Amino acid sequence: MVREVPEKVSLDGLEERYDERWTQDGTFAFDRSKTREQVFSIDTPPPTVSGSLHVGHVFSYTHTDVVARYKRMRGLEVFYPMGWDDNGLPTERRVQNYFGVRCDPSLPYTEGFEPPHQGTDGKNVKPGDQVPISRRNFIELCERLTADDERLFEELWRRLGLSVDWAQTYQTIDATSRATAQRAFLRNLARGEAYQAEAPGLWDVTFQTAVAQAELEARDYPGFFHKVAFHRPDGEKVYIETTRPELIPAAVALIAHPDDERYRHLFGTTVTSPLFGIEIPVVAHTAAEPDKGAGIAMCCTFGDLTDVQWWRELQLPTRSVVQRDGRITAETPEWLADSPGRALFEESVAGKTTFSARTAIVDALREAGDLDGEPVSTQRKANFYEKGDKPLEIVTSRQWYIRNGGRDATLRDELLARGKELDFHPDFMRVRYENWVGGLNGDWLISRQRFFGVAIPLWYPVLPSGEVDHDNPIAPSEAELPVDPTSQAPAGYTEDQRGVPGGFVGDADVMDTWATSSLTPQIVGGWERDADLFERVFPMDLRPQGQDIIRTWLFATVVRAHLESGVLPWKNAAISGWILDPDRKKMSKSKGNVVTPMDLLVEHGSDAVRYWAAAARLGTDAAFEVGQMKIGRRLAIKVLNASKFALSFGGGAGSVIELDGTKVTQPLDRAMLAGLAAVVEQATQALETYDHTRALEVTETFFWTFCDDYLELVKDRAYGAGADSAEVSAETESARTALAVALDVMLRLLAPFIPFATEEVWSWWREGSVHRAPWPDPLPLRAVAGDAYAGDLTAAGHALAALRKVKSEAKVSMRTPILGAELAVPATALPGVTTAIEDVKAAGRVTGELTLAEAAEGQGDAAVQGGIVVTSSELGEPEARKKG
RNA sequence: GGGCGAUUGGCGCAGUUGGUUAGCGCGCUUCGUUCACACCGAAGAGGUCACAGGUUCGAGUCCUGUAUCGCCCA
Repeated sequence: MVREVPEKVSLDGLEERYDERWTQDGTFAFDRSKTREQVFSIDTPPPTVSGSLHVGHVFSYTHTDVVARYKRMRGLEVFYPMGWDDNGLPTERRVQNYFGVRCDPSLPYTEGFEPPHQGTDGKNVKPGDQVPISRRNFIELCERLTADDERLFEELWRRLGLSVDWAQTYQTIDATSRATAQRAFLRNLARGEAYQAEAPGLWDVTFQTAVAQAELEARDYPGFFHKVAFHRPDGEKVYIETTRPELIPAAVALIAHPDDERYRHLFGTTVTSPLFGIEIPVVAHTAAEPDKGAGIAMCCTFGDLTDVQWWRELQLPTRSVVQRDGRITAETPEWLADSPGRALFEESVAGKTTFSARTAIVDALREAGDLDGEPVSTQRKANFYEKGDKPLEIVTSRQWYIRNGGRDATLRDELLARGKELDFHPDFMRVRYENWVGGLNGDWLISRQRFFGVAIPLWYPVLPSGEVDHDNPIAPSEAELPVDPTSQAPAGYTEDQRGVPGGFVGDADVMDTWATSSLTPQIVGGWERDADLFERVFPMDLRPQGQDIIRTWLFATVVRAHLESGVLPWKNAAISGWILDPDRKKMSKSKGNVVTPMDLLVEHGSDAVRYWAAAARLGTDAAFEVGQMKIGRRLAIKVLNASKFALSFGGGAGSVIELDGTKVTQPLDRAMLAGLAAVVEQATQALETYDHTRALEVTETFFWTFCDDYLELVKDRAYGAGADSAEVSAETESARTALAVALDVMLRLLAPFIPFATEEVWSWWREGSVHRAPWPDPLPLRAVAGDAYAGDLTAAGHALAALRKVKSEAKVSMRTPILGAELAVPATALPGVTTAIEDVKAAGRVTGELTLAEAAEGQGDAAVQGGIVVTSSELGEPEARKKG
């Protein structure tokens, strides 16, 4: 039954209208009565709320939504939640500036705290003016602030048409997430997978926190090679080249490659350091690079990660001089007590930044004659925290770690096996996982010396001596979670015992944000909170994400699920590519080439933007192409117009359309449906293998051919020339039914890609939402098509094109009648053109005879109208223009 | 330095296990049109598939090497 076909169709306003309707009807609400086999669960990436969404988000989230809508139409109950990542540094900074506060975990919680500011117009509040507050208060303010961001984000996602169940949302800092992260940590601890160690680690002096391997970024950093002499007992000089001469007081060995002939005679001997006269051994290690610098290196504690490796493997002593603030220690180290360089150290080095210390030491070296030549500038690679702008130092501290295979071959092999078990889309993305896991050089450091985040849920006893007993941490019971050890006392203690002998201290650190977000499947799935839900959705079906966080988010999630449940967290990982600007550069804020997504959706329409996104394959970088969006918009409008047309033949609103295949009797109509059946098969197969691009392409191509050829061919027959609505011929009925059947199928095929236009058309004549309609089945189409050959429609289309060409070349209107014509048709196309001859004549406005002959060998060009050639034709008078 | 991906008409992309004259869209040229669609329709021009070798009856497709670009890891 056709209810309503608008006089003038439009895409405008569809986004708001259908978002509202879908919400009202609960179209995407998750039905938790379904069993695991009936559910398709998606572990959505939670966007960082303190950042802003950009075009890349729109791009990749569309890929996921296409899958969600497809799976839903396949009859699966889709579990598609949305999360907000508000845990971590970006939010911490925003809260500081917005409210004018600063987190001090040593402070107690203040009930009903009101911050000094409510937004500071983007101006930073000076650290001195920030009001220090407890971590719990700080987290509360974060939750207050991010609520606004979440509203904006949700608005954008709704406009884009993400078929998320908005009743299922989470925040990575909410109580559930905190409890989940802490529970998982306590389980790791109980099983021995989490441990603490006092060890040298990468340290960001700006943020004052330890940094994990996964957060590193190697960047070029300018420096100078200094050629510095160490001294053998006989006075011979051994030159090394270093970019960090300020670490000479921390030197513990000189190291060369065991095969290096130049230094072989030195192994086993000692040298003394310049200026400080500390005696150190010369030893061999394969990590020394003979062709780098002098080929012999100074090992200090610690200049870089190779130093750490040497120190560990060669059991070298520890002589650290760099402190957590990035300055050289102010106290004179004991090994320099009797050093000739003691005065130099105390006067010019102690307490200085590494930069000033370097200047002082270089001057002294030059004066002492131990600097050969002048420093030579160089670009070296240095490790940076991805959010920092100073090279990382290596300092020794007590930190918590979770085992991830970085120091344990058995676990590494298990995790590599998990990688093989996971279906990556595209498959080659697996190597990124394998390279990363294979290249790990330590366990996962999860302690962060930050304030805003999920607390490490532990306390430590304070011994009668006043020392903290880190070896016997006090853990909360799982029922108490989430806890904040800096503002809550452990069971059996009271708050006044904090920090006093016989009492306790809380661990002041928080966990790495990945330690929480690696648990998103558990957080959304109700792990240990809602067992009924958990067993219906976990392990999940799909993790969509970007290629840049395979080493972090994807890997960490695999680690957690493996350790906790002994399973892979999901079956499939769909990896989206980057968005590049038209100059093939990665779009980024700093380059100023970012387009605001909301503006984009408003300007082009959501279906258009989705089309652009869906036209790019997974794992492939895509250009930001406005042209591509215009094509999408054109498709969406065409869907509206063609649908309106196809539904108009029966008489428009109020007419009844039966999707009764037995009424499709004409060969051309059945040929069209045969072609459509093949399209359904191809699109289905493509979507099953996460190839949404191909599904879109085959569907779109068919749709345009449908409009340009089929619709034109059957137009007259569908109108039912001459017959009134009461007596409709079988031929007319066949065309009308075929049009409706095809429309019904094509709308469903296109629904995942352009959900708004398809839903609009669906509303004109079908019941419910197209997004809950079953995915098309090729079998009934095949049954209707019978033995019809899809190529017959192609052949008829080519014949029509040949007739159009005559008019086009004569530069006359397409409505010009052809009084008579003769076509030479290749033998393969002859049956198709013959059966459809009446439709061809009508569409081509052939008023007289249209005779067909078999084309001779070599006649015609297959690339032009399928090889059909008009051998003779006579054009009539162009139809007179209607008088206006 | 190692790894992964890319290189096809001016631009953006397809090209499935090697099989005839390499497709699509945008743009371009010419023409048409108000009875689905000007956010339109029709017809047309435009490519030695980055380069060099090799395998094969046959290579855009497979192998080797080179170049350029992007990303990841040292």
